[in-house]
Amino acid sequence: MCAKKTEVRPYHHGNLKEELIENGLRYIDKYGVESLSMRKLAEASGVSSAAPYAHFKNKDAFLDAVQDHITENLTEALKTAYENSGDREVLIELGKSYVKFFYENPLYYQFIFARRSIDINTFPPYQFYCEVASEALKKMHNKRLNKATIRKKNITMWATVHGLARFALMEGVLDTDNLDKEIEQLLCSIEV
Amino acid sequence: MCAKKTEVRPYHHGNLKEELIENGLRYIDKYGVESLSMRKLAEASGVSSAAPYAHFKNKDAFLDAVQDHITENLTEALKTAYENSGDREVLIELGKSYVKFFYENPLYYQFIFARRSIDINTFPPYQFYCEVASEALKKMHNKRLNKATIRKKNITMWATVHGLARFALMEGVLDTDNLDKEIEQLLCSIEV
DNA sequence: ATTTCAATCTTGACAGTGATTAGATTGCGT
DNA sequence: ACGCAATCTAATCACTGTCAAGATTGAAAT
Repeated sequence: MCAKKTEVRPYHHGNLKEELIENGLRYIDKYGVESLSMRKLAEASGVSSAAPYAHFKNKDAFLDAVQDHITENLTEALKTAYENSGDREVLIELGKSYVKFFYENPLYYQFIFARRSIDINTFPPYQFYCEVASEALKKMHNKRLNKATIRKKNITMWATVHGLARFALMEGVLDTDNLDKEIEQLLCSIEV
Repeated sequence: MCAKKTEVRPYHHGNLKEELIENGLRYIDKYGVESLSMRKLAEASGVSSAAPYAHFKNKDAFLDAVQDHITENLTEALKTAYENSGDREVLIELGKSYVKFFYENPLYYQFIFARRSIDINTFPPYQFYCEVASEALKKMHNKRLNKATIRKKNITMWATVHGLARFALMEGVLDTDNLDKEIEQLLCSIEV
């Protein structure tokens, strides 16, 4: 794992915190979180096993940092999908983007949603989705929807998308060769 | 954890395998799987730390056994919901049952779906759901649905239910005081 | 009733883990 | 140039999964 034994590192690493997080991301993406250890990450950065604890209170805090990076990337992907959605159904584009993100990094999904229950109210991807969805719904129905209805539609839509993401990770459920079309068709059947 | 230190246990426990699984279930339900250790379970049964390995190849195999018990209980709950559904929408009743099962045992959800990706084709709850759903759909549409359509509806419905189950575990998303009605309303909006 | 055997359990060990402590090193602001 | 605070190392602790060697036992076979 990028062990640079030849070149002698100075006493202070200089960029340890960020390197740990990046290596952590890579490790989780490859092998999953269950076999990740602080010691291995420290060694990979050519640093003693206690060094990471100068930057993170404990393993859990470190994993929080890694998780933050992942959710940032996901939010980024959703925003890109939003901007590129053009005149197509924006909610479906967001859904496709969400599913694809985890299909391409299945172990991220396991990692994020296996940890302590997420507080959805401060979960950026969901916040962003709700903003977009609420707007789209109002436009679509000429602003004749009350808040309760919007809330319900948002919840249902997001629940479906999230469930489809899980299905995308399983073998033999979705047609992953044509994931885009598949998600599109499946989401259309529940569209508002 | 039911430590009976007073009474001296005979050399052979007599029921170790089952007791380990039961205690494992209770432990996961209370504290989650991450802090479960084979040694603690062994001690709880008043047995040496290596004893469990006479019954399970390793910790993972043990957790497989625990997981099997949970999925059995879930399938049981779904079947009960099916039988008691009467003339109500059977799919909605199954959905409610699924969500409630995990709402009442949130750590089971974390445990089951955080482990290695489930093979859905041999996942009894999903199999049972698909049987019931396919029947219901055929009845509802006078057998004028082709297989592809049924497949898509099953997937979407199940994905939504699964996603709602996750939401039920989070605070402040669903109205958990009236979970039954909430799920009913949410599922109705996507019904076939 | 005795023998035998496979299942079960104990003891003791190993390597790997998260985490803490005390002390070494060093960059940086004053 | 000095000194402090951030960062690192070395050493250690309790705990974990797991294994090998041997002890104990119930039950089947003789």
